[in-house]
Amino acid sequence: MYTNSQFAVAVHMMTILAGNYGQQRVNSELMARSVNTNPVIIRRILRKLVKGGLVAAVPGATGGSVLTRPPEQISLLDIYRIEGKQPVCLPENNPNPECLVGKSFKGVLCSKLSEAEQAMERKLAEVTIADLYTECAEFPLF
Amino acid sequence: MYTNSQFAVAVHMMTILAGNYGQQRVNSELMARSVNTNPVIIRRILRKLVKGGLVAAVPGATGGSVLTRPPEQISLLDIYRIEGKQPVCLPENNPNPECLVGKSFKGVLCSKLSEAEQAMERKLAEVTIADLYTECAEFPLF
DNA sequence: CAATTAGAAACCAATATGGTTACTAATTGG
DNA sequence: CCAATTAGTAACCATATTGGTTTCTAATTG
Repeated sequence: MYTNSQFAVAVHMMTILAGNYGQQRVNSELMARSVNTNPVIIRRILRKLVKGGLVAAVPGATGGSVLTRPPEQISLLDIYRIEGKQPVCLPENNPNPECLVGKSFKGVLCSKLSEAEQAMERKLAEVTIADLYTECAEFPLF
Repeated sequence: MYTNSQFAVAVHMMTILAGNYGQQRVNSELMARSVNTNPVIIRRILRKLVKGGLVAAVPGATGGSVLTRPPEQISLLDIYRIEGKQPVCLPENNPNPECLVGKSFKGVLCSKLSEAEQAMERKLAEVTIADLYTECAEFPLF
């Protein structure tokens, strides 16, 4: 229950919006039912997607959300940049500079880690939410 | 202060052990000074590294820790498998199966994410703690 | 004006993390 | 055997994050 699933929920929301692109607006209540959570949880994430420029949300009756551009032009990386967590963090305490390892460790590790993260991000950039929606619709399990 | 730096600390510890491989044992107090934290924090992580087979810890006077194999044969991935966090988690609540997206979403997203994670892990596998120690020693900042 | 919706604040429970203190058990050296 | 050292461990604390809920406001529609 406390496992930082915000990125996955954001992708789920975006996939639903992809399926409705060019059609009707989708409200937070409908997305909440699909994700199986509370509409407020959805709106919390929605806000960030709006601020990030991926979604436009319209309040009021007949309101709801739509993608700001075609789902073929939105990748998992776009969402990851908004809702993703860095897989690895450096400690807040600085290592001891009097130690041969400590004095340069942070910089050395950081460069290695960013290479690894970039490799992951390149993979995320290859997948669009149009792809995701298509696959979900093609293999609906039953 | 609460940023999940355990992987980074584990790598730091392993890099220190790499610098002492074949020489003396290293105790948790020394590693704590280099990382700039408490020896108990070090020992908590040490336990997992021991259980994971990367480190041997000897109690008692003159005790301390050593690597179980040469630092050239220990990669960041080996440490990541013990102390790393999954960069992305799926939500605990299952999506609504009555929704076209919800019913197959988890499986579809999961396969895309594991490709991305594998790309990151391949990069982590390329770096050994011998590399890290060498770089730290080569560029000690001052 | 009534209904609907996003936005938002306030609060809660569960969890994770870093930190600290204090103990036990094992090992070494005198 | 005894003292010193060290890993292993438990207990506890403060802080932060997360998912969840309730409740409100503001905007929009008809």
